[in-house]
Amino acid sequence: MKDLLYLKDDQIKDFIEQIFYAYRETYSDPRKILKKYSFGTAHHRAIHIIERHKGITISGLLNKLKITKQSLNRVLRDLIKNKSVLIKKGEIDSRQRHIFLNEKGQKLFDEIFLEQKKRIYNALKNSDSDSVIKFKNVLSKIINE
Amino acid sequence: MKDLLYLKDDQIKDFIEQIFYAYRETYSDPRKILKKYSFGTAHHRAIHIIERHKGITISGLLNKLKITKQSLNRVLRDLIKNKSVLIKKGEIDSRQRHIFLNEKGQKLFDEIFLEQKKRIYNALKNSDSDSVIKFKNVLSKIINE
DNA sequence: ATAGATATGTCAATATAACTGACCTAAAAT
DNA sequence: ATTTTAGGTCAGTTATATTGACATATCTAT
Repeated sequence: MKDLLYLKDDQIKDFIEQIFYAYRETYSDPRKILKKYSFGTAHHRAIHIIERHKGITISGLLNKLKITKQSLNRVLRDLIKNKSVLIKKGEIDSRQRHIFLNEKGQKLFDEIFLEQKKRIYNALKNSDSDSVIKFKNVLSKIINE
Repeated sequence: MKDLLYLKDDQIKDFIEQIFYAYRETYSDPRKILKKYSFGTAHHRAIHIIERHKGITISGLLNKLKITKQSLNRVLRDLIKNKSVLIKKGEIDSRQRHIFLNEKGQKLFDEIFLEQKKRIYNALKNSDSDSVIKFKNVLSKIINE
């Protein structure tokens, strides 16, 4: 096994610390907006995934969020009550529920994203495309394992 | 402003989602170990930062964790009671407290890190050094903004 | 047709980790 | 001598997650 600098423990420890900061900062930026609607980060994460995976089922969303259905239930109840989220029965399998943002939810997402985007945009705009591609690749490898 | 593919909204949304997964997975790996000692992720984050910044002060730690001192207090109390963490009065400024891991704390950190390391190590070992450097650079830019 | 598996919903209690606000001491800085 | 800084602590609350139990509707397989 190679003894490369970038595989040294200290480097890995730095990454673990940096990943924490990156997550925290990225998700704390839009908190003020969420608060206006009495939502928290749990709602934000759900909205984000629903926007990126339109029509996702309950179990699909649970698999991505990795929380219990009881936890998700609270979040979805709030979002439905607020009329940001719409649930449709599955046509093929009517046990399933497909989750969508409706107009209000999409507007909320857009508002959140506009705020959250800045940090990532600013980081990427000063990086060359190769850096962005490689950032994405390493990130993917961390997730997939 | 350039209209580059990697600056498109969908790409940025993907990154926001990926950063969430990367953080969650990285910090959930060592949960079983933490549980053995009745600690949670809050303790883990504190231990990690103390190990990387030996002798950090209370306010230094607060600035990194970005939590209130009341929250930190609970965590530190647990770690001190467990004899994983040692507090020393500042020699220059005796109002300050310098925080260290003692032997037990270092062993605990090592055990946690051994588990947590795997994911990052596996991601990096199949990446070339250029990818790792660029990953680090983009991550830094996201944090510093 | 019926039995079992699957997808979802919900009640209740508890745990974890954060928050706000108020107030305190000791020591440094002015 | 006064103000500011670093830190400690009490009390109450909020946000988000957990475990466990149980219910219903629908699909799948025999």
